[in-house]
Amino acid sequence: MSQVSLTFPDGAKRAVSAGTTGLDVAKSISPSLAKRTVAMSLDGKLADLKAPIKADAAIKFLTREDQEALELIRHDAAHVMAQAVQELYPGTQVTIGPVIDNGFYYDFARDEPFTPDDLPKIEAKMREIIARDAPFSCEVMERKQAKKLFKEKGEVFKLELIDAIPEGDEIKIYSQREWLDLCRGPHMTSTGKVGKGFKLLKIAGAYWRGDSNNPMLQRIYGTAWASEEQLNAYLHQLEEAEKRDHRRLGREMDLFHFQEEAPGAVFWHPKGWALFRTLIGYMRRRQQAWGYREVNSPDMLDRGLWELSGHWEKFGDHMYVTETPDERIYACKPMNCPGHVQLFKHGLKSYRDLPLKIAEFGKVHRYEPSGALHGLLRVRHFTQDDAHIFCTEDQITDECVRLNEQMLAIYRDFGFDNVRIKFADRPDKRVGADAVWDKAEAALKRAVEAAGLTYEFNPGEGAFYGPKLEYVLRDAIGRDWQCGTIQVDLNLPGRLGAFYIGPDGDKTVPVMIHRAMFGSLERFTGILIEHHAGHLPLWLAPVQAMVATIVSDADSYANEVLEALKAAGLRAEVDLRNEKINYKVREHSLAKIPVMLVVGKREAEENTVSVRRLGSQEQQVMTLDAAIKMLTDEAVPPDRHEAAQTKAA
RNA sequence: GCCGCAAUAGCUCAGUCGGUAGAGCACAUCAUUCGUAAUGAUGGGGUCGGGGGUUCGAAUCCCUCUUGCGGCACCA
Repeated sequence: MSQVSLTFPDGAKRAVSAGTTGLDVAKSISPSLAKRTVAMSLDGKLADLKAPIKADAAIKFLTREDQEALELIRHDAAHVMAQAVQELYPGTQVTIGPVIDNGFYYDFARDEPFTPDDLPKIEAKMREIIARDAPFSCEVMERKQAKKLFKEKGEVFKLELIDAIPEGDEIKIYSQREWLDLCRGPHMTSTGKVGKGFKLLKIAGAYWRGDSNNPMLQRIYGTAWASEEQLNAYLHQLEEAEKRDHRRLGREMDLFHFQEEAPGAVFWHPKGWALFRTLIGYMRRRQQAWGYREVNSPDMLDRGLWELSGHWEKFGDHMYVTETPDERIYACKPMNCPGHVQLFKHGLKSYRDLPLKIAEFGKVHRYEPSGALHGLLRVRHFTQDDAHIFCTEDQITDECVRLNEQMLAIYRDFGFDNVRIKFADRPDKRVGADAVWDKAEAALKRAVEAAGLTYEFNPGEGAFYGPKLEYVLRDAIGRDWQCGTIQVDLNLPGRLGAFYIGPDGDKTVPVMIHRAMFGSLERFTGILIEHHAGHLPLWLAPVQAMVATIVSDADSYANEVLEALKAAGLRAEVDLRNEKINYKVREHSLAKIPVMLVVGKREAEENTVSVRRLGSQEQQVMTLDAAIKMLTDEAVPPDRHEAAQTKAA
């Protein structure tokens, strides 16, 4: 029999005959190792401990405490849950049950809906199955036999899954004693290894195979960890995440609200709008420095223009359309591009005008599906920091490289250092010839490569008129948010009849680069709130300082302090209410105001303020002048800061 | 849009079996002038999301619409 060579993590090598199982190898080393081991990895790939080893490999035995075993714990938990559901609710069909971040889910087909009350029952049954400690075993089956098996069980979804397995691939059935499932594996040695660190979290609907034309299944989500401590830590983390939910903070900080009459539309309160305006002001200065000219285009345009651009056909159902006495049909702009093309077309343009950059804080209107709405993160009426660069094909690379640098610089200014980039190419539904797409994709790819970026590929996710780069920000608690995009468009300018006069006197269709950095300002505001958990840096905070009195004798001094702060350009308010200082501190802390300047008799006499920072109990008494200097320095927006440094140098 | 859940005072929530609505905070008034996360008293505040139905009687049961929440699908 042929031999295979195994390399252990410590570098030791050992030859065993081909077909030996991991379990045999572990046993031959020590029975206690065999007992502890729940699975193995071969060349970094997880495998069943009882799987025969067929080739040379680096082998590692895994205990359930190993980081790599976590996905096995979760996958096994999914199987245990499926068995529990089928034991409790006969007639329920199983479909798929994969591992996801922090847990697992399983999709079931059952006429009667699961209710939240069912979750504890299912959990109890899972604990029972785990206590049975049934060994997992794997059997490779003939396709016919496997289909017969599931057909007899009435599992029609599984039949479809078997049909989807490519010819030549093994069809594996895993069983945990009486219960079995079609599964790629691997699994741990027995159900007991799942342990106690799991919990079922929620019930949700999900389409079979992720397609909305298919029937809807019932999905049960769970989380699973190696220990109960880890589970509790995760549940605690979920609670903490809930505390930074921008919808909750928006109320607590008095930033905005929503109401029934305007679903998906924001009512910005003065403080929220101050934050919004700070973002616009910042971006406006940046764009000016980068050579954009700011414009404003109509909110409603004749339907014909949207037909010409292709938006009507693709997104007509998601557009707000008017009814007017003149019987023409206008649509609220769902994007700014066609308007910007009109601006480009107005007056003859020369190749000498290129690249021509126009920017707009344009409010767009999209009838998003009702189920998609989510606080500020997904609304129907939002403001884009939209800009279009009209240029020649030769200029695409340079422009995109520059845009990329600007994009990353902006995210850094807001505290996002972890930014990933995705390259999205042609979607199925699109306009334009393939040759044009080839050119656009190649140009954008050249730009990414020229910028030296690492990026992921996001196939088929481009816009209907061109490929795009998507910028994904990772926030303070590890969640990802897609914000900016750069899109290379060789289609719309031609469709909308834009041209410039080239050096040879010919009319030439320009390239249009679409770009947004915040993306949606509403959404970006929401992300900022969550990223900072409401503790916004001073330059962004809507109210930067609250002057609070201890006694009414300090009122007039407090007003002087307020005026001095305002004169220095700080956003400040004063709290003269007849309340205890404890009460005021508590209230303004809950409202996440970054700085409190507390004044009593002593401060009034000495011309000082007692500075208290949000989240700290320390008090720093300093002269009013020193406090103003400190705060104004700190409140300088990053771009101004940069400008001041450049000037000094 | 689809599946499920929910909607009671500005906020957070209680309300049993169907018998006519309650708390804390907030707000107003009064007292209190206080040194860094809730001072006390008094008072006002409700079409129980909208509409329809069952019933002698509906916050409560049924239907329907709206909005929100958790997912799925969608995202120019």
